[in-house]
Amino acid sequence: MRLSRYFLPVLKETPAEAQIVSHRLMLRAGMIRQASAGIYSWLPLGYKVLRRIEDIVHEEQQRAGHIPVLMPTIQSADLWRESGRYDDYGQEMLRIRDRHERDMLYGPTNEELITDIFRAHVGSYKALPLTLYHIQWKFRDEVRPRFGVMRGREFLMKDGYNFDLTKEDALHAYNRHLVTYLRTYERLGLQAIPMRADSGPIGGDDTHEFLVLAETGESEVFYDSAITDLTFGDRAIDYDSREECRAVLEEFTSRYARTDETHDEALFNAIPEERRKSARGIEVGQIFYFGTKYSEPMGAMVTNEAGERVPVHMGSHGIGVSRLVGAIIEASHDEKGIVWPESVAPFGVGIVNLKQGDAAADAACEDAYAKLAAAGLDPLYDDREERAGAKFATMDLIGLPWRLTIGPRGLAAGTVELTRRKTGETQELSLESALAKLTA
RNA sequence: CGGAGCGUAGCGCAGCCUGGUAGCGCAUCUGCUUUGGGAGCAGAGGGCCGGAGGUUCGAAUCCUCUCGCUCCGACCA
Repeated sequence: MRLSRYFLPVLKETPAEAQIVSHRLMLRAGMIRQASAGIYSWLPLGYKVLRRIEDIVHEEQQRAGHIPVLMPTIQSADLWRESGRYDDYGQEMLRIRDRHERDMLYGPTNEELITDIFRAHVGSYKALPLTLYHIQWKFRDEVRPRFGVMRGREFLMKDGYNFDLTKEDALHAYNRHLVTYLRTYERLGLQAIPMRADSGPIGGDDTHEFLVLAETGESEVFYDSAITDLTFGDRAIDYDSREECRAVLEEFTSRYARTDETHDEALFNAIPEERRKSARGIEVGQIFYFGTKYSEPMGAMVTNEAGERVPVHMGSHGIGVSRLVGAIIEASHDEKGIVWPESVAPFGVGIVNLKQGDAAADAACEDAYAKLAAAGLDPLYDDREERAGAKFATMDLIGLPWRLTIGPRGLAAGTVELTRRKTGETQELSLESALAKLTA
């Protein structure tokens, strides 16, 4: 993409309403624009990052055999009356009436809809296990939206639902989801710690929240510092293996890690003092096992091997996709701007032409641009008639992993500069070596 | 939902108290000079001062109502 033809409305000054760093940087980098309280338009740069996160979430879900679907945002109140949640959910649910005076709602979550789909089409235990998920916009009418996309009213969420014959099967699905989430967050460049949590209006016995440690987090968390040494890494795992999935769950949840909702002072104090940590965290996902809470009232039954009709065991699992954009920035930025992990960066490399209009610089930039694009690196070429300082400031702000700086002075000496955003480390080398390094 | 604020140009703000027909910086456009970390000079465009009523000869300014947004708290997958 040529910056001169892109739409990147960066701001020099910080809008007054933005309190936390991710919100400020998203506004300044031209990623979002507030439409109303807690509701945002995603501008090109923000949208690209959002889509890249979505892609990773999809890949990790499908790797585990989970099947993508897409359910609507607007739902009928009737299904929610069946589950009993229409009255329970309270004012956080946006209620709508259509022209025929039917009660509708903008979905805050999808247990009812997915259960309806399941019961309409599945009647035999032979179709199990089944996990369906989607990535769709949700609306929760928060009393007080704040912090930009971190706590919006409208937000993009991946929500998945597993259907299993027995509790044991459903618990395996729970463990399997925990593994997919660990992998997903690590690919996003985040350390997200699973913590025992409260189930809230979803209900159920077993639930873990995933929290990213950040000063601006909304939750207070308490944990054994040994847990931050754990990484899932690139290990191979058989998602169908109950033993392997349970081992991962045990590895990642055996040490103390809880939010203030479930914090237990006595257990916490049993940890050696030097490992006792309290911090703030951003909740980026949660997994639940809730058994037959929805399948029983809504009649999601299958016939088992013995010919009996039994309610299926279910769980649900969510990742706050739009919130993750903010969470990643909270976890990865500096005083100059955003520092994107390579996996979600909106462009792979930025090309800065120090002297637009200089024949040698223009030619070298065009050459680099064409080659990097051909190599699939999705370069952003700053070909604007701007001074070097302005171009550097823009690149630093939007946080691309690499910056290729090309100018007449360097070209005369046969070099260009390659700078790593994360460290600021710059090396001077020939254009050919720089391209080779980037495309390696 | 309790408390506190704020709505004036794309962004950041002044003007309001003490009414007289709107201003500054950044951004934008034009020209010239500049050109390796957010350039300088000169000029230009852009506003029904959130909305509706009211008071007044006259309202951004005073009064009433209303809408929107933000912050603190409570609440909250």
